[in-house]
Amino acid sequence: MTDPSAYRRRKQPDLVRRTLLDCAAKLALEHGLGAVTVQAVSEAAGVTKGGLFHHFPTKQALVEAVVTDLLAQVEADIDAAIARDPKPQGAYTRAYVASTLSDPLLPESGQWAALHISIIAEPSLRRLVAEWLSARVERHRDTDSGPVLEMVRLAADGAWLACFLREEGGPVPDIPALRDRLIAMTFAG
Amino acid sequence: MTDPSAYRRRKQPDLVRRTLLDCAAKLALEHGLGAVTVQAVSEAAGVTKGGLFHHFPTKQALVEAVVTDLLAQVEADIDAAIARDPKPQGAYTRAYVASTLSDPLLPESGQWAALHISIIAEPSLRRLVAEWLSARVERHRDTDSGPVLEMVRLAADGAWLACFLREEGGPVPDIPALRDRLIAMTFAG
DNA sequence: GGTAAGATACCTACCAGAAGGTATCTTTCA
DNA sequence: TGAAAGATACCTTCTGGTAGGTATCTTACC
Repeated sequence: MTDPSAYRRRKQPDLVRRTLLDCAAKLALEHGLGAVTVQAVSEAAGVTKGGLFHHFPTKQALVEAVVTDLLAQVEADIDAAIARDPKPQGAYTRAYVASTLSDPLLPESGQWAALHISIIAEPSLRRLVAEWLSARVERHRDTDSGPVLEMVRLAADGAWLACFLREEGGPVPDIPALRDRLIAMTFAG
Repeated sequence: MTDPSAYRRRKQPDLVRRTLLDCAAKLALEHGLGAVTVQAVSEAAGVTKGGLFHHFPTKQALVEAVVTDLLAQVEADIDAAIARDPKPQGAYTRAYVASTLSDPLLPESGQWAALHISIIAEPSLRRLVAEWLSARVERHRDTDSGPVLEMVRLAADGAWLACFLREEGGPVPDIPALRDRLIAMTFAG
């Protein structure tokens, strides 16, 4: 948008870049991926289209950056949880469940879920997530394979999905209870 | 799509309408919801934009018709399964699991899943699905409530989601085995 | 049964706006 | 001073949508 005084404000490229990513995510989250246009994102970030294109060569690059950024956050979250876990066996699965069904995620968890859904709805982005996921599973194959652990992670996905769908009316499943039960199962297997 | 001879071909409104719905679904399924433009849909259906707008007053109407059509198919599938089930207790849950994880759905189940995902990714369409789902749950509350049955349906959702994400590389979970286990659980509860 | 009248189905041609993207200009920072 | 940060203006393409045409189908009446 036209802001003649924008020249004069302090240049904070990193912050602008972050803001662009956040705004893109927020738009996708609140109004669907279709609402993520170059115009809307740059406008929401208080920058012009030209500014956006300085940071991201193309729109695809922007949205891929959003995805990889999101995955990196989740990855860090999971790794931290694994590091805190004294028992290596099933640690990844526990971390995965906790991350997927975590409290900070949950209050507006539908929100984050919506973003994830938007992402995997797009074939091009789906690959990114699928590859990340399979890489993670492969990496923790020694400690986190077997039918029980796999089923636990699977149920976590389902719960996450359900909880997001139920967001507009309908009974929300008892996530904390389910989470505890799932984590308990990782010790039995 | 300029086809001067198109005037002369037989008029088959119902078939054209169906074709439009199918093509829209196929486009969403293969290239994401973003690929569903009135141009692309009408072209794929061998009709002009004007022809499409004769059947559907707006694009939104078209895509909502796709959704309700899809839900109607699933509903018929589930109802048929319930009718075949001798035991009323948990019949809906069994039908739901079977439908979600059914073989005819499974070979390219990623396909159908992708369509569902595309649908619930769009906030406006999500409501349709959520309402349908909660109406169904409410309708079978007498025979299909309780934590076990709910968890079973939840796990089915998760399996469906997982199996769809794993489609491009990565180990596909053993769906038939899981399905049998889930259905067995509906009798225990 | 034939035919005129009207509805239905579908096409052609267009539009206003928004999409992503580029080229080029200032301004700020190191 | 030179490179990075960001603004402005513009282009092309495609978007959903409309107006008005022309066929085909259906019904009513004789």
